[in-house]
Amino acid sequence: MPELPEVETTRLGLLSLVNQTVAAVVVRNASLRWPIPDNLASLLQGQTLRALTRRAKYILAHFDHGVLLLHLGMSGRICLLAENEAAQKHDHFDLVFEDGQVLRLRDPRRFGAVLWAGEHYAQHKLLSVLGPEPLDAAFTGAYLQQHIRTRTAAIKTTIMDGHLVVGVGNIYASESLFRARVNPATSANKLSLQQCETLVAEIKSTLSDALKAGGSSLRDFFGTDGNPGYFQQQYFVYGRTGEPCRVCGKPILNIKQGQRSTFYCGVCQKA
DNA sequence: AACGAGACCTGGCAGC
DNA sequence: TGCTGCCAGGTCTCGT
Repeated sequence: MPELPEVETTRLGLLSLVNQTVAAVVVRNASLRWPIPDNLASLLQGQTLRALTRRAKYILAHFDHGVLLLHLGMSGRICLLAENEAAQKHDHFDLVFEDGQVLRLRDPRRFGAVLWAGEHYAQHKLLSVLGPEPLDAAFTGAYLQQHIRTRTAAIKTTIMDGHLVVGVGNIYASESLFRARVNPATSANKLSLQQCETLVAEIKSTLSDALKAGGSSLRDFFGTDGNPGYFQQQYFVYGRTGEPCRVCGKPILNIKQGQRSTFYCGVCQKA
């Protein structure tokens, strides 16, 4: 769900809300990663949604007088309902619009967030520290090498650091490193410029392939539930422990890095 | 400055 | 059937 492509898919699925005006705000459980602000209803009522953008894994809802940040955490989903329906157990937050549409946040683990960032949202402490978007032209091999020069940690955990580059989650870190034939345990500062260029290219291609796949699962996404995701079928290594490498046939390995699972091929990813 | 561990939560599943 | 332990797509915060 909330990998970068899913967040972008979610954003695209919400575009019918643009130019709609907030009629009501419903907070059933304010205890997300940070509390949903008490005064959100009074802030948002009567404001019109002017645009929906994305930065890293945040969805930015631009209203007349500022920006609402939405984050899905590990388990969050946003459903767009044609009209108000009975809330289920983990439906914590609704934005009800005057035309009857309802944006509903469902998040069992409550690692997500709903925050008011105001008009100067770019200075918000969660946004101001973020690295470049992975698909931006600013994210190059030279940029990567320059910024990992002093990093001795493993390249896998390093590319998941949002201060360096955003949007590379646990799945795409493993997948991109496989495609680039870089071993996830290699110290970041040991990568050559050539390797940095290859890795950046593979991060970009992995994410854009997944974005295309996310787009194609748009319909499922707002369906009942259990959307298996389409890009999953293209995984080279993620979740494939013990299964044969799609390139060399040797079993995929699974190690822990920074308390997260990493999947890789010990033959294809020697460097 | 950078690293690693801990923290925040619930649900699903394997194994006993 | 029920219990226990482990795992899960994120990322901030803190101690070293």
